[in-house]
Amino acid sequence: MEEHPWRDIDRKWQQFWEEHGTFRAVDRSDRKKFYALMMFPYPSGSALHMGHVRNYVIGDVLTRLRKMQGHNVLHPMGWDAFGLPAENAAIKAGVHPADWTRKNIATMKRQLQELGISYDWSREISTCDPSYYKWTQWIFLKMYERGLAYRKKSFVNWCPSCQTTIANEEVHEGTCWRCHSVVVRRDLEQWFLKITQYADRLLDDLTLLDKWPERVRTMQENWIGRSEGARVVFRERDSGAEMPVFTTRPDTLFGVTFMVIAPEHPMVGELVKGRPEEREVLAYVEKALTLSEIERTGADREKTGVPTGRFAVNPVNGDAVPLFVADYVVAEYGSGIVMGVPAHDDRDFAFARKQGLPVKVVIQPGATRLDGATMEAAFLEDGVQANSGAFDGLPNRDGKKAITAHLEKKGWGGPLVTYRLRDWGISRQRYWGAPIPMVTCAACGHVPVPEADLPVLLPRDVDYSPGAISPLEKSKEFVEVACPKCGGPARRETDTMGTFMDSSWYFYRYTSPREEKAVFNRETAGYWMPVDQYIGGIEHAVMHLLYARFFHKFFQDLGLVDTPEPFTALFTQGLVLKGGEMMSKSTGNIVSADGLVAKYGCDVPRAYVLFIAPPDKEVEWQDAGIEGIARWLHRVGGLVDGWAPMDLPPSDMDVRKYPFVNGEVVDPRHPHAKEVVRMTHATVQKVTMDTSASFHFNTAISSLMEFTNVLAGYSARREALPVVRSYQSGDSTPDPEHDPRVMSFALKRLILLVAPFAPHLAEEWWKRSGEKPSVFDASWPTFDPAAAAEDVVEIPVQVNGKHRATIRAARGASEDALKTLVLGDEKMKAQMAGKTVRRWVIVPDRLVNVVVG
RNA sequence: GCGCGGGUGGUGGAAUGGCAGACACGCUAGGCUCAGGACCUAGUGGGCGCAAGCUCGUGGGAGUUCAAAUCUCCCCCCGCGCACCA
Repeated sequence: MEEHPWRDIDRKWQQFWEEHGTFRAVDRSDRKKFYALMMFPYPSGSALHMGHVRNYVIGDVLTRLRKMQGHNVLHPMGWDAFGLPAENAAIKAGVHPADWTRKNIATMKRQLQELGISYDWSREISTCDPSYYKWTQWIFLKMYERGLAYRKKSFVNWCPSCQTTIANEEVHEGTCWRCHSVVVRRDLEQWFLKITQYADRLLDDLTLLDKWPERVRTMQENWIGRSEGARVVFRERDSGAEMPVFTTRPDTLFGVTFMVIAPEHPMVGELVKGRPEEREVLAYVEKALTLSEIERTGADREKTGVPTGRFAVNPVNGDAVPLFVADYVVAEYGSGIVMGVPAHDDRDFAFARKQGLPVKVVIQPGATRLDGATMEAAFLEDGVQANSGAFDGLPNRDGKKAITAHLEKKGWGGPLVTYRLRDWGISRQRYWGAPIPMVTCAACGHVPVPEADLPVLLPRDVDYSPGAISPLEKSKEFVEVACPKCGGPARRETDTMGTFMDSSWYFYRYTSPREEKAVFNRETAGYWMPVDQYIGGIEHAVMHLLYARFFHKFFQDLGLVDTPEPFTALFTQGLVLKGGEMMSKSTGNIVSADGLVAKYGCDVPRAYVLFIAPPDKEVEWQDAGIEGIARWLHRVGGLVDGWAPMDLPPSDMDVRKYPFVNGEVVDPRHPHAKEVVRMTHATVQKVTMDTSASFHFNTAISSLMEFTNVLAGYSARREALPVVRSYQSGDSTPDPEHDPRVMSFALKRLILLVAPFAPHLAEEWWKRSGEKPSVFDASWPTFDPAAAAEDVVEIPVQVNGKHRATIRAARGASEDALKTLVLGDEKMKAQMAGKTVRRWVIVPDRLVNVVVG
């Protein structure tokens, strides 16, 4: 395909910006800082599609806008370069993951540069670079030092396709978030980070994030899942073993008719050992363990379970109730043991009916009396305590407090807060990641690698095919090491860290990307952080965004940062769909950027993707509308060329009030010139509002189109009428309808307003208009709201709420004046003939409604 | 099941209590042109009408209001998230 001539303009200015360091951020400046951050991509090497373009262009618009508004902007880019796709591609194509990744980074960088995105490339970072992951390892060591990194054997999520364990946050509806395979459970020893220790802070500080979408905050809140309740210690009847439970309903404690323990619970084996129930229980446990997350969870699923033959004693009333093993109890939540109160819990009710267990009502509603034998559903609402010993008659909300207090007093339990959030499993049994900097010594146990020995380099020559053991395990040179503590023979940890470790702190590294002595430079980080505007996909609502907040709070505890939160404002952009599906390389349904860029130049597809819909909304791609943007930009180009060079007057001349003097119209003969000036102010106002106060880029572009149409109309007059451009010829009383000062004023502002959306063209037009590049060093235009307002307004007139006429009135006309105008209007005379006016509703400058009877 | 977001012309969308459909695509007619998928002008929600105009109209139904796409209630549909967490 032949290239559009504008491609030369694209390249010319891309080169100019690079050579002049136009978008290079300065670490110290008198100007206000603005940190604009895009979630950095995984360098997959696929061609950029319009979905990508949309993401990166949002940040680009913001960067250019803020720069023009006088900010010192940091807009960096880097690569989330560790991870499975590299390894899988490498295995498939026989290329080393490092080489594959490096090549993809080069490709993607070139594509981003060809799009003219305003990154400060001098700060580029890559998480697979040893100079970066050295510090990821350092963070791990600091966490270990503070007891936040620990090893634990437990049932973890295993993705059979990725051949590794994954974190809870990476399991979406029972499947792996990356490959969508059904996740299974495996009993493994793994490294965990104690994110739960930060649960309250992560929850409480969500209230500080008022510039985040409510949706994301809610998702995090639900994920953390704080719930207040009580701990109640039951005892096994025969052995006296403690069986603590967590409940949010201590008020129903007297209604316990059975107990349930999770199949994975460590006590299970002990409880049934040598008993007649042993065989059946162990068979049940085994079966439960083979079930995937997806098979096991789901509220609709029928409750199964088997009796253990054991009994638990309720501390408050001495009742001994049967203990069951059932897979609806989650081992990792609470104590893994649940008290069964069928009368007041849906799940317990279903289980009790299935097992033929008694239902004991302990909360009675006011009017009717429930009967446990006949009730058809659990009673979940508030009521009055019954069958609850000394607590009978209390409203259950008070009962809750009273019973909890009673438990505490007796030493049988007390108040307890529990979280749904679990600790973060970070071990991955794969090659392409940062090695966990730990050593295991037969004598000393787990020993951290000394800071001075970092980074623990990922060896290059390793058989990285996945299998039963971690790839690094196969590298003798890597594994065998002297114990840092005793010097004896020891083994390195062979699991690598999940890539969310890498991405939890990259935004800090941008603030001092070449810092060698520390994880980041405190001073520059203090200047740039927190991120002023973070932009990325909603899919990270509870993965990356939660982890990054956790790391930030950890940095706060290390005294490295002062602020509580890393991202002041968050914007989640919508997907660009094709055929109702997300654009993706694997399914081949993509609209690649290259073709459109070659056909139109890069500003046209860039502006189009902003024009097509508000940026937070999902949008179905369609080629059709792009012509409209191309036409518009060509029209602007035509206007600029038609009036360039606009050397009179100088751009800084205050023509704001022209053609007004003291706010009055000097010469009523030139309504068009006046309208152009008014429209200029109005457009500056509209575009400023739509881009600075919100992300309404689509309506900003619309108003720029309208402005262009008005200017084209004004410009056409010059051609249509036989007039000399008198001002230029030295005439001191220029014909206001053809005054080049008016066009100069309007067009230069149009170019400035267009600049964030069509940066290459705007830069070219700025120069042609006689100004000095870069247009991004020029100031964003200001406006005067008074000059933007029309002085004659059209006011719709309604009769009983229906639009019947329109009157023209001076802006700010009084209610009486409007009344007079309405009564004098021919249409309204006809409408009101023979009717009685019951009421006037007058909204000055907006509307008149005459209520008649 | 629970939570959130959404449903407006042939299409993308605009309007968040005050003229529904800005802006753009597409389409129709005319102009210009050797020609054009280029450019210019006009028109373009449905129905009735030569027209002026009338009337209906923002998923469906009810309500509040002088006035509702917008607020309230009920229902339907689509998308996303969470889902046995005691």
